[in-house]
Amino acid sequence: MGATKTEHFTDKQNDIATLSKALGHPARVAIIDYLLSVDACICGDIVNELPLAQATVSQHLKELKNAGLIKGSIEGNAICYCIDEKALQKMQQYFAKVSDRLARKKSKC
Amino acid sequence: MGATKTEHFTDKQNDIATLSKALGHPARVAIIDYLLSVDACICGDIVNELPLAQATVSQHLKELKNAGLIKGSIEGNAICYCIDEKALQKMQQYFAKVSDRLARKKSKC
DNA sequence: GTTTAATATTGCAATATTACGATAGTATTT
DNA sequence: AAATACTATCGTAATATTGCAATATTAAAC
Repeated sequence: MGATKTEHFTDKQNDIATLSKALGHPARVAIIDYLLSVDACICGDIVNELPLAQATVSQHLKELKNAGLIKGSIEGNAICYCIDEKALQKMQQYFAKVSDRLARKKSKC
Repeated sequence: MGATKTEHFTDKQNDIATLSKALGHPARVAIIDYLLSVDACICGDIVNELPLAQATVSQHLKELKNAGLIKGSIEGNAICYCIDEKALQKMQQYFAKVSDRLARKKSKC
């Protein structure tokens, strides 16, 4: 074996897992951080910001894009990446709900 | 190669990545969901809740514990698992901050 | 002390991820 | 059209993850 058994879990669980997995690498968290720090959708220079080879960064960007966390649009001979708010809102809402439920729990450990 | 280059990223980035990675599998999201749904720290029966073999569930629990998302305390001949609020609060705060920064961004795509 | 119940660990096979050099593609510039 | 700049993809090696059967561990119950 080795393949994840996604079919046994709910869509919501698979959804949160997919987004979490995409953020499960420091380089990808760093990319999100960088896209947040520049007040614009950035064309190019993400590669220069990260201590990784261009091919590796490209792969990380692809994963973030596949998970729906960022979008890229072609802008001349460069590509303009920016954060997809919807996905991050989904995460925010999930953890807000979790925190809320934790606060209501009577029996703590 | 193949090993993650954690040393090139900030502690905060590695921290969020570690927690995200731990939630990057539907079974582990399901475990968190289940621990939230029962208003108690559960001893046993997590295995029965999941469509996976006991050994596999045990492994997932170990990963959640290593990431600091859950804690387990021995309770007789069973083990009592419960959510570690601190880790989930950290995630909640991170995404709240991200959402806040997104809301302030002037230039959208 | 032996059985029983609940978890953990080990060992292994299948698959996925991470990283990078080399190369290809695409659009601008000259 | 050739050179340049930016990004994606391919190929490959190293490592990590997923899943489970089998086995170990641990503590209660008998």
